Amino acid sequence: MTTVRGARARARIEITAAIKAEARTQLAAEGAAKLSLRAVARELGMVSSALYRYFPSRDDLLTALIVDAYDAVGAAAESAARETAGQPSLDRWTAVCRAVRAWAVAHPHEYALIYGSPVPGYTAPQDTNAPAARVGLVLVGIAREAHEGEGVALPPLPDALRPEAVRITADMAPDLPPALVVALVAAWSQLFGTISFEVFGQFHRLVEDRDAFFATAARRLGQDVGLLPRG
Amino acid sequence: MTTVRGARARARIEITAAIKAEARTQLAAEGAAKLSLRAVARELGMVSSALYRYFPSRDDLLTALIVDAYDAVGAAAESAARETAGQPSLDRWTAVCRAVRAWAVAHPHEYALIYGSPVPGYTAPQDTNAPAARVGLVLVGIAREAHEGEGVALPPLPDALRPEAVRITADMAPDLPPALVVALVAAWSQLFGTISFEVFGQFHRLVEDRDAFFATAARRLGQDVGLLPRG
DNA sequence: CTCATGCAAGAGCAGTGCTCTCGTTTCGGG
DNA sequence: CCCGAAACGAGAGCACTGCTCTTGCATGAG
Repeated sequence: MTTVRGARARARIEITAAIKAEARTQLAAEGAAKLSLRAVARELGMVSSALYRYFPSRDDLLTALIVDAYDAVGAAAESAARETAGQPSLDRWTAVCRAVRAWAVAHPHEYALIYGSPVPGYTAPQDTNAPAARVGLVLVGIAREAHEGEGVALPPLPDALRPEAVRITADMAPDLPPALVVALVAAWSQLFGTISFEVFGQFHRLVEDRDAFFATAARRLGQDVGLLPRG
Repeated sequence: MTTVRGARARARIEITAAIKAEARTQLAAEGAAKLSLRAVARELGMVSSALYRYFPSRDDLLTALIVDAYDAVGAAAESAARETAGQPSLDRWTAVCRAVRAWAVAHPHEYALIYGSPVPGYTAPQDTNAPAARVGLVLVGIAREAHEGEGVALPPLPDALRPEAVRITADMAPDLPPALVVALVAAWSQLFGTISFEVFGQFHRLVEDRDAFFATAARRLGQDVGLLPRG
């Protein structure tokens, strides 16, 4: 526990927060590639070298933004799960998917930062691992609830995939059947495929009513996992 | 048709090709963000300003690489479709998916260029539209063959999505049922979700046997479209 | 053969990430 | 309370980047 020892320490966390805030502003406005340390410092009325007292490099600043972005989308997913407690699992699943998509559409550059191409020569520090897992954990939770309650329609698991499925299951959710866990991981990645295509412009001039399109796509993904309609 | 009028014109297309080749080398080595016009020129033994005679800007060079990447992955998909002609549609579907994934894994930075986060302030020129559609067209072709031959198990189409589905179908494949086309677009985006998660490192320490995992994921996507197993 | 055009070279501008030094301010242990 | 250590802001500077402009040379078309 690092307590705030004095005015200096307080100033440090305030300035750190201000730097992140300004960086996030520039990120939202121009994207990660155009995020400039010097511009952030300029906007904050300090000189660029002073900023290195708070973030050792531009990549470290970006990493901080990545962690925050993972936390934000994770919080959105958890909030959607909380608000739909008690509803049928398939409805909860689609609600969480829609919450993630809504966050992505509202924060395209932050979304690109975490689910787009890795920016700085692909160095994913350990700090990002836990926040990155939050959305996945929410989906696992919904599947678990369905499995323990209404039941799930387990998709077939090919023999070639069984060893891998057992391994993933042991790592991730030992209380769930491997077939379910594998379907979950696949649906998880596929969910972000549809969101990425929308955010990155691949649906341009092809899909117009994206709310409706995404809603049925997400629901179908939930059924792929084994969640039952008309719970 | 611009014929090669002389030694000068020939030199021009040769140098243009050399620039693209060197740029692709740097792209594969370091990624799009680190691709430097000056470094390309340096490696080619010319001065940086000379390079602007061939590409008006760095973005134009990137656009050329994007078009080439779309063409390469499209060619891989078409080749897989050609080699599996006559086989059951679901097998052809998975073969095409695996070909696309294999290309992506072999060329991660080029993949990131076209299916990762779009570069800042960059709006895809018209030149990229046609090449970008090639993979999709291959998948449409397989679905069409199944629809006209073995038949497809049409997924249900919610009323809320029907107008949009009809619109997309008119634009894309007027001879196919809207429910099939919508499922196709969804599966198309979801396919690239799984590939992106693998290429961008989201499966790190989670999925190990990626061949097996992807094979069943791709097959399940094919079934979502309505392709029938044991054709 | 002549002359407009294509081209390479170089200098230069504005911007970047990052390092180093140099005074100054703050804080904590003796 | 006080003094040394640590943290800090400012500035200069390095090695880059994309891009523009001018200059002089070689090529190829009329």
